[in-house]
Amino acid sequence: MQLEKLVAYHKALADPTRIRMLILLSEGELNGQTLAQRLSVTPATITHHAAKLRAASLIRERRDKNTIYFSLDEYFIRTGGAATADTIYRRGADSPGEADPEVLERREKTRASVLKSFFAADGRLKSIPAQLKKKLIVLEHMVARLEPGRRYGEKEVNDFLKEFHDDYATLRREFIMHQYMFREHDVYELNPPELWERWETLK
Amino acid sequence: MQLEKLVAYHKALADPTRIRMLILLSEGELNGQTLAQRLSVTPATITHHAAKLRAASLIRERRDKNTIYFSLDEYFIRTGGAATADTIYRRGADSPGEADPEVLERREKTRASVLKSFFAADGRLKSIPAQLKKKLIVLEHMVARLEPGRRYGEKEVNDFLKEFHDDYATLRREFIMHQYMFREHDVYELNPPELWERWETLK
DNA sequence: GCTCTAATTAGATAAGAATCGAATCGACCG
DNA sequence: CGGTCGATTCGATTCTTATCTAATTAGAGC
Repeated sequence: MQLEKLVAYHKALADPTRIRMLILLSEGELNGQTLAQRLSVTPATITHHAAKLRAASLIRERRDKNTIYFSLDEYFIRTGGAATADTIYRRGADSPGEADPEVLERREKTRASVLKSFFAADGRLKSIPAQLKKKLIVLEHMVARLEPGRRYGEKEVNDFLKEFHDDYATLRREFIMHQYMFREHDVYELNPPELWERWETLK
Repeated sequence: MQLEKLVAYHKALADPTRIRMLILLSEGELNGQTLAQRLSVTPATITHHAAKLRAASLIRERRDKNTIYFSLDEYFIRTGGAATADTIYRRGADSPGEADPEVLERREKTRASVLKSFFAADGRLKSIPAQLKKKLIVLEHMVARLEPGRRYGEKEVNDFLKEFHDDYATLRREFIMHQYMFREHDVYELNPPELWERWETLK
């Protein structure tokens, strides 16, 4: 259910230690011991918090020999929905004038031109973009036609997608993979925008 | 401190009852008794949650005789930073095609034209817009030049604002009032974008 | 002033969550 | 193999928080 996801997400960010952990990680990956030291807690506590952050897909882990390095999840970094990520990210790696209106304007132009080149006049998708950024623009354009909160059967989703492109199976997979929708017992539903992958906010 | 605000904000949204409360309120104002009944909790519980939501500036209250009507805080509804608001709002009052690229494009055009008409070629502000929407665009444009996380003295803030307009005192007050910055012992700091007042996401 | 209704406060309970120390696991290295 | 180091698990402790019931406050209307 959506409610639980939303709550779980906010719970993950509702603890000062975890937020500080994310802030530290925004400057680069760190292992457990280092995190423990920097945050003045024991390694056990780090494990505890890492589990919660992992459950909310906020961090990733990489193992090198005996050491586990934590880093921000790339989705999380890119997610425009969660302004938190933005805040944290900006505080770490200083981005000079990210919210600049010119940047926004340029961004919007890109968006328009991508839509224009991938969609035909009749609204159908000419092809599925290979490049991630472009693909996300295209997916988000389509997902905007779906109703938040409504539950869709598999056939409904397929029919909806067929209007855009014959390869509806690929599109459906992309929707799930990039977190625009989720499936539960063959019922599909939109995710809250917080979970959408957005390339635009950060770079 | 920023950290605490961020945590408090997420804590407020980290409870299913509170989220459901917000969803109910997105359809219109309700009094305590009604909320209690709809959520199957006692009025005392509603009071408890209302206090938390109020502390996070997520709801407002209006008193009519003996009855207190709760409603979503208009800032909250408009806040682009909190995609949550967006989610909740959309689920309640169905807005047809809000994320439509055309809407975004039009929005960006508005923004550009407001900036063009209120800022002179030398970058100074010609006048402070009276209309809320325009004022927010202008404020956000200026605030983008400040560094997140950095602490500014009062004089620093004044000097910064003087570059835009002689009436720096008004500008400073607007910054605080619209939650772009906060002050603590004469030290000013940027708020996380979540708290910024944004008109753009919803209408 | 009395009574009704809505909201709040206070106090109690119970569930949840953060943290620690100690024990354990797992992989590396000499 | 045995030691070491980093991470995890476990159990105990303490703090927080959601919820209730019962008592109290605050108005409104009679």
